[in-house]
Amino acid sequence: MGQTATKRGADTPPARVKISDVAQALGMTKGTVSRALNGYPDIAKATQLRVRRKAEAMGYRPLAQAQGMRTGRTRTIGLVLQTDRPGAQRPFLSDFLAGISRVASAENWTLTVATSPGGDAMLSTMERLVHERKSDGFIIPRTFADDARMKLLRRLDVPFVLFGRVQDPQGCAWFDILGENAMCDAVMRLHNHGHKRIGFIGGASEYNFSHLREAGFRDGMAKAGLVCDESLITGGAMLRHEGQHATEAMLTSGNPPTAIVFAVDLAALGAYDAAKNAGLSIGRDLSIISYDGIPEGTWADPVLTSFRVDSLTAGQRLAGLLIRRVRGDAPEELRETALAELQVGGSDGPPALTPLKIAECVGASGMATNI
Amino acid sequence: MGQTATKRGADTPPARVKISDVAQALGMTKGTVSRALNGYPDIAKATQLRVRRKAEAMGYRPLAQAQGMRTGRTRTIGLVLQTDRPGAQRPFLSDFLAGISRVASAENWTLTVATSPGGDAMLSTMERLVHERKSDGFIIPRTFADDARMKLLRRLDVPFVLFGRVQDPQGCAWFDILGENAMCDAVMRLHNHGHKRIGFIGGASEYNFSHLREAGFRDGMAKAGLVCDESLITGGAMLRHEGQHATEAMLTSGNPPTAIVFAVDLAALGAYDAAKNAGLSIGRDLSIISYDGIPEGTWADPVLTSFRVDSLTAGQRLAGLLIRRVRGDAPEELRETALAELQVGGSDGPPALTPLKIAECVGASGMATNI
DNA sequence: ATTCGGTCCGAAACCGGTTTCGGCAAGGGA
DNA sequence: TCCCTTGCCGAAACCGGTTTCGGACCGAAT
Repeated sequence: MGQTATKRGADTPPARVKISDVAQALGMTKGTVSRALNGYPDIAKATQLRVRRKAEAMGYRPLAQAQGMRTGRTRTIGLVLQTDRPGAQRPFLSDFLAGISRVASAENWTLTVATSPGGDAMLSTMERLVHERKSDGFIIPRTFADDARMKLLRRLDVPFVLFGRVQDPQGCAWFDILGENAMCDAVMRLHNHGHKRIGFIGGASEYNFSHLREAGFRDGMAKAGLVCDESLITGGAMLRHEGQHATEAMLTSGNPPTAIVFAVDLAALGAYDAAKNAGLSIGRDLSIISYDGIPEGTWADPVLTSFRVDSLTAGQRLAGLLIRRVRGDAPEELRETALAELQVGGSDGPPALTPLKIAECVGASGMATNI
Repeated sequence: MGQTATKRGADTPPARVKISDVAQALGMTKGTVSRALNGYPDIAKATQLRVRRKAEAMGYRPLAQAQGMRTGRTRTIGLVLQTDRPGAQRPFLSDFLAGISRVASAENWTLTVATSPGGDAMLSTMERLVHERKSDGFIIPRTFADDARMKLLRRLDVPFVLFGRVQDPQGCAWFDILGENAMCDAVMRLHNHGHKRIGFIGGASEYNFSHLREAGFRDGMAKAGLVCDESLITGGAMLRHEGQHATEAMLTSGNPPTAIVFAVDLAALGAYDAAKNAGLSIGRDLSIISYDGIPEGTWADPVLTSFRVDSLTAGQRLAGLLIRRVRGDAPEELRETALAELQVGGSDGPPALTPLKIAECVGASGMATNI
């Protein structure tokens, strides 16, 4: 009875098996075992197989930090969350983390999370993580059109994957959901309902997705053969009250739309407040389609029609891409996209009123008019 | 000019300064520097100071993974999130992580996050993390009355801190918010409003907080000099529809309460649905006070009166406690609590109806009655 | 028979710290 | 004066892996 494990008292921790144990069991040196496991070409095929089997059988798992001493890498994904922007990834965070950590642990990687306010503080946080080797590469969520994090990592030559695209994509790997397609589909859907006068309320312009979604909206209008009234295209609405104000501005413009496409759910919920104040009913008098699929939308009355992003698979794909990136794949090969999925609610439908009627209604409600 | 740093091409990364560099600059060996920095008693006070200063000046920061080789610890907090329970820590997660990571980075620690479904999968995830030395200790969120994670870590002799208490607190460090006090205060507040018949809808019994909050409710009733009608005390409501059903059951019981205290906001929101179906107005016909302070409560109409837990400081305190625990402090010394803060909304007020009137109202609404 | 080039593996250095051990010098007591 | 502490630090082993270097062994060509 070869006592492979050291004596196990009542509840001694399982005594880690190290590479020298495997080597000894096979009658060779740890160097050879290491090279075999890492697929070096100067190890005979037969030996490699023998080593792999034995290591597997003995339950050998290399210690990431020990490997890291030599290699500099520890199989760790870094994620720095920005905490000073309210309502950012809040509702999806849990799913997102679950997605990342699922594929990470499948590949024997782990996830280290840090948080930071934006700006330079975030950059120095990231620098600290790479400097202390607590992260082999980063997932960058919520990309800005011109993203300082990306520039930093590019300069430091640290691998990264963007969640979202950027203006200058050179040397970048990314995963993104095609929000522009969703916006386009939203317009088509409203057009099929019979709407002709459709507005757009977009997100903050520093985010790259804002430009893409607006472009998608314009594309949809063109495809539907509708004209874009520039006064019905605004942006900068990320929060509920911002959405409300933007909606009110559009309603009191004298020639209001019968439907509005929102780039962000949170802003779309503000339209409910605006509609309530104006005495309009969402889904009949004013149609709304939005994007994100936050849970609050499901609880709104009527339920918000929205394009849902799947944060869990987003996390999974991003983690997979980053791991491949760290292993050396070219960034150009690591670009994936997915589509948002329409969740039909009750916030859109055929127009019950003409723009003129809506304007009257708004005026009657006592809401200040802009004419 | 002593070229301390290696030549820096256009953008060579800053070239980490290691302990041997410091030693060389001081004309001593790295062993001495190490002992000086770690406060060994066999180093002269003057030397220790000199070393500290030099290390600081040179910007030396030890590499956690290298230290870990010898010490087994890498200054890493582990956090495993359960993903199969919907609506668990969802809205607070971001703040919670921010709190943890804030004090972690202040102490030069980092946070590794993993996710897992519950049960054995979670336990083996945690075991893997300690086995691979990716975590020196854990923060255990959402404690169960009888918590398997706690038992595992206790057995493995791995440090941990509970967010919440447990039935058998032996050898446990924890931070918790006194939900029982909040429940008691809620009853007192309703009593001051003039309510006499008050119900309680609690959480799932596997969570430890459920028992505490129910006890707090009973305590409040006793302090207010009110009698507890056992038929008005139920539990198991963690989600919106569960809260709705529990509320409906109470309303159709024949002798309904004029106010209900909820242990969980999500469940309390279900009472809005139930009230709507029963033709009752929340805040007048039926008063509600709850606990958690989720953002959805703020958007409900009327705004939900709730005791808000501050997840950010919870995260901070937990991280602080865990670090002290890993450093060797006794668990009995590491027990802190805080109070939830009442956020007054419009969901509670003086009773407008008697229980009888409410019963009539419910009957008239066509809601199935239980008598 | 020698030389030569490949194949395959052992030996040892190395990564950046920590910790043990032992020795030198100063100080104190006999 | 000598010995024995005590204080302080250098030297080297050690943690668990990776990687470089060189040598043994083999078959084939000269």
